[in-house]
Amino acid sequence: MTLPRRIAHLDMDAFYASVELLRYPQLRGQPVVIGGRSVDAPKHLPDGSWRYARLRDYVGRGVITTATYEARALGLGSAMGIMKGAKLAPDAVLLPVDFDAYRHYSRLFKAAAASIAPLMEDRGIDEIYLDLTDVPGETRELAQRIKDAVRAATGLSCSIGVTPNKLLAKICSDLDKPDGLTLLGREDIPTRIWPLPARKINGIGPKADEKLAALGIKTIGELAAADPLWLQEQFGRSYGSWLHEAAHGIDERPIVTHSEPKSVSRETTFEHDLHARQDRSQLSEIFTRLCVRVAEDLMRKEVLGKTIGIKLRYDDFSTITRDITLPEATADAATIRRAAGECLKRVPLQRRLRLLGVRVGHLESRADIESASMQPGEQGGLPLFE
DNA sequence: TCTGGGGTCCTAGGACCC
DNA sequence: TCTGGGGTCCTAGGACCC
Repeated sequence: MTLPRRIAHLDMDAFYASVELLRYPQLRGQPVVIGGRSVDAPKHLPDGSWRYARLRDYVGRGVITTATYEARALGLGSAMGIMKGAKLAPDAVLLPVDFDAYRHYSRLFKAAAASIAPLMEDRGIDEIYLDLTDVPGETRELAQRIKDAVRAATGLSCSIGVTPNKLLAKICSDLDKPDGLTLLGREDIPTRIWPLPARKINGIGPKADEKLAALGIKTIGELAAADPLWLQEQFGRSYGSWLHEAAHGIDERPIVTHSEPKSVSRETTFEHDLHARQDRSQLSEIFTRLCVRVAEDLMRKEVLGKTIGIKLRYDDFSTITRDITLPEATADAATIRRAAGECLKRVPLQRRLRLLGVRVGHLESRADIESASMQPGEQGGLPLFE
């Protein structure tokens, strides 16, 4: 009999907004949202006061990426259109997105956590899993030490859940936000997990949740009580059996400490819908720019890809993709542009477009390709003899 | 004038090969 | 005179996540 694992999920609290509040501490306690495009940064006026962009000033298609807890209390939340948010809270402060700053703080908090629990899985800019199983120390003290280390390194708070697996840890880190610390064992599942909405399970999204609701299942407990074979009939074998296991808190996935990128993409939503014929030159320029940016990303990541794809979103929000696989992997902007252009020929262009995207997949690392194409004995890099 | 941008994984059909 | 049976690759779409 092996001891249960101790898996932590650490989630930074209102991450982008909290980083901005480090810069503009005078905004603490106010409803603030981050998002939009071409939003003015706060201006320090000669009289010493500050001028901020407000939601009501915004014009365009931007969405809120993060809202402070004060803004959430007014109904604002991430992924909400800013124009819609402005109707709820016209006076809320709107700050522009600064990814470089968030990446900086992301590195800081991850390094702080990893200094205590080196078995870490990256889950994006503001989340990680940690395997605490073999880290010495009592669980609550350990989790508190990690929280303290994150705060010391960044000035930011986070919420942590520690449980026997990733699925439960992810649910638990959300139970006591912000600045939460939640421990939970298998024996707590009926009392603390089953009353929660099914949607709290990572992997049950809007569609599955809606279907479950239509089937009379709203909570994780109701899902746990459902007949697993019936779930498989409703949702398919794979997803159905996963739903059953998830509802019972079963999840054996390991912490994955390293992963290779699978695809790189760039896309843009236009300020106004564009038409393939009337706005041809503008579209062509945007298209080329996207290819160049993807190529730059590939170079920076030192990878090449052989599947080139495009993505179009029409004015009715319907989305289509086309892709083509080349005989050789590439990171060359012109090659990508040509292949993407071929894809574009296979797409209907009657409707107006609101989004255009370019993607490169089936990535291989440049080092692998170079060593594979080298002759035996060759060293790679600079030639040994000129 | 609702609805961003960057990802992963899964499914499913058809081509093609042995 | 129907239509085996894998296996893999390619393509398209969709759900989901941060």
